[in-house]
Amino acid sequence: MSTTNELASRQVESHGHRLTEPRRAVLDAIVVAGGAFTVEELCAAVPAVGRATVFRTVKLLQESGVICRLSLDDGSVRYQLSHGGHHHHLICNACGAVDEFRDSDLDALIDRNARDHGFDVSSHSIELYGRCRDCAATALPGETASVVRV
Amino acid sequence: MSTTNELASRQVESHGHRLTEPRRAVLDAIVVAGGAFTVEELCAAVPAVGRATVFRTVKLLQESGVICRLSLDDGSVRYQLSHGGHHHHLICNACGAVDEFRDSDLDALIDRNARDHGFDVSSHSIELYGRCRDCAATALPGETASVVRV
DNA sequence: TTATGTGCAAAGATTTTGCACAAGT
DNA sequence: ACTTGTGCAAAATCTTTGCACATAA
Repeated sequence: MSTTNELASRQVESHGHRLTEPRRAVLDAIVVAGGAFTVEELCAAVPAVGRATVFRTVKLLQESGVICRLSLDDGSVRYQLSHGGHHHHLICNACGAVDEFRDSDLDALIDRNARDHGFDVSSHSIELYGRCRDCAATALPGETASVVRV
Repeated sequence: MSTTNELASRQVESHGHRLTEPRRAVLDAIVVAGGAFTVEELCAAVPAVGRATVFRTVKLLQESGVICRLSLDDGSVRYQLSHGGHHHHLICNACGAVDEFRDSDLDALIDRNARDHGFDVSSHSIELYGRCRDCAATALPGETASVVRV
């Protein structure tokens, strides 16, 4: 935890922001959360820090690349500690767990599609929704992993 | 326009929903909008229809697959007429235009990644952000299309 | 006729802002 | 010191809900 925290702290400072007490507290709460969280949950976890500051800190951390925004299946928004650079998400609809993955072939294919459309891509986001390994294991025997496109 | 509208209407009815006057009005406004829109814009376009009904209709159309939700780069939400089945989006940050594309290789690669992680995918969403063909053409000569990952 | 849908206004939920005060460097 | 950040409470958004009335099939 302290390692993650130090990394994040440095990242905040390198973006020209002060490392204040409230920000440390929010950062700690995020690390403790251990997974995806809402601003609401953060506020509850750090009651000493004002609501507005939590929102401001979340935005700041997002811009510093410390956390990333998750768009859930149902349209709700959550955030999560970013475990590195460019990546995509595997979001479990059952337990809420969020895993990351990266695949340069996938990224290359994305770029090709963009090029084919004369589109100048600056970024992209990919989110997979379904059930994580653990939740899939809990599935009934007959329930084969089927792919239903939306 | 009438064609699009009839298709959508049928789609609404096939989902067991009545085709009411307010719903027709909202549908018309969506077709007239011609691109991505917000609920707010719809409300303004169809002042005769109550705000709540516009929200309810948008949700209904979304569930019927008539329109799809777009998560913009900045986190804001827009909707757009869906031009068919499974597809992905090319969202222009400059003019707001939204194009669609589909690529089965891409989808296959997505599925492979999921499998590699023991993840049971039920759906996925891919959004590319950048500049559309037209806006890219407006770019300054020196500005080569560079790919900056987020 | 009768299940569905609608409008309105109020309630919720979520996020931002203004401003006086506090704190980091 | 002096810039940057914070707390609070109010405001601005955005979305949903309760309920009496209207309407499509």
